[in-house]
Amino acid sequence: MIQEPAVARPAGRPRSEKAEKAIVEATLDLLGEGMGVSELSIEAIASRAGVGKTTIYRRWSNKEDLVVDALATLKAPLPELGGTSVRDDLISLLDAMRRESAQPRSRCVMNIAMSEADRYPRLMERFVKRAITPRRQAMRAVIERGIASGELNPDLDVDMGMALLSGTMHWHTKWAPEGELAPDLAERVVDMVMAGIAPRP
Amino acid sequence: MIQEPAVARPAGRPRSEKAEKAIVEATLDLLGEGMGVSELSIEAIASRAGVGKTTIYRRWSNKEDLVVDALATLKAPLPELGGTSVRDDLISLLDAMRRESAQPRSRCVMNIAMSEADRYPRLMERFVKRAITPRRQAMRAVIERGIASGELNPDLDVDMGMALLSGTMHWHTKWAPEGELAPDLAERVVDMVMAGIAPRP
DNA sequence: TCGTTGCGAAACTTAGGCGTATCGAAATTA
DNA sequence: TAATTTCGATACGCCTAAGTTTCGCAACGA
Repeated sequence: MIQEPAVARPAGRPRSEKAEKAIVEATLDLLGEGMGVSELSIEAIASRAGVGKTTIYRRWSNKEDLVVDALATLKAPLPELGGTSVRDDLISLLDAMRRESAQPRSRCVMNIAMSEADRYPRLMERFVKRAITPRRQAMRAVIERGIASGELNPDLDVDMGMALLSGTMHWHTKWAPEGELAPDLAERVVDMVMAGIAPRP
Repeated sequence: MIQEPAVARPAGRPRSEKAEKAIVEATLDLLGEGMGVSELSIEAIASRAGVGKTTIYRRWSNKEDLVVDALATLKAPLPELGGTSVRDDLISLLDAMRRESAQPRSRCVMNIAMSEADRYPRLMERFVKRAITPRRQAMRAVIERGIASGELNPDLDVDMGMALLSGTMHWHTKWAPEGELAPDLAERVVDMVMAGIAPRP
């Protein structure tokens, strides 16, 4: 007796997984090279991936669907948090932002998310759910732990604290004067956000 | 004797200033409605402005030149700074950011500047010079005054302080949950940046 | 009045991308 | 082996927009 596969395979040549991956990779490559969603063309993707347009249209019905899937492919491996001190955990989170901003692919994807949200709401929604929300939750958890433990101000507005940390870090990734961010940037940001800019009496 | 005009006017019908303004206004309108630079079409601009394409091409040789000029048109009236306290001046600067972010036109222009910088470097360069640099200088001056007067930490890294203030404010304009920002947002940001999020002993 | 230039509208050429269809070859099941 | 499906390639019709040209009219100086 022959074991039936879990899903009966239809007759005919099976779809190539390799082609599928090549398509997604080509899409991310082109986006990572600074191409906006509207400049991105199916023909360019097919050419870059070395596949025919048919192979793309057989899987995705239009460009937006493809981009949505391609962005969803980007993994979001949050850094391991030591949990020893809130300061260390915040540094870990912010340093992950710094490292990601060094990769052109992540960089451009973030650009797209920030700028084309109005034009592609479905894309944005899915990207936020996949990439933004987990990071927000992690940071929120760390801050709340800090409040509970006394490492942070008990009256702290958590959302405002998150805005300070994320906003400052994002500001640097945007306006860094060409090239890499200082390796100790995350540490300096966290220390300054915690201490404030006013003199400590 | 007839007074010569400062610049000898060439023969023929003079160019219409009204048309020129209408073209720039139409460009800014369309950008303000969320249209990206690449979606923006000369035909749409001409139609919106009620002019022929010829009238546009007679003045600008391509789309990017037009957009550069249109963005340069946006005034940058920095707020008057009372100069009474550094805290008040910082609040004034950040509240100007908040008010500008409420105007769709400024909002979308900022979006473009943030996201399409790689694709249109000339545009970006001119926009930074016109709109970003003056604001940066103003904020830097206030912070340096605060350091000198003792209102801010004497060891403060000025650039880092600017990143905290601008980055946090920008973060709010980007991720505000739909609609307006709280009227007292600037005040709260300044106070929290000054005090820090760690408990004050 | 005449020559010159700008005006808006429209037609035109060129370029490129979309989404579909068709081809012969390849991969798979029955 | 026969039937079926996918493969990459290419051609097709359609559309949008760029940038140019032409047209008849308007506004100006001489």
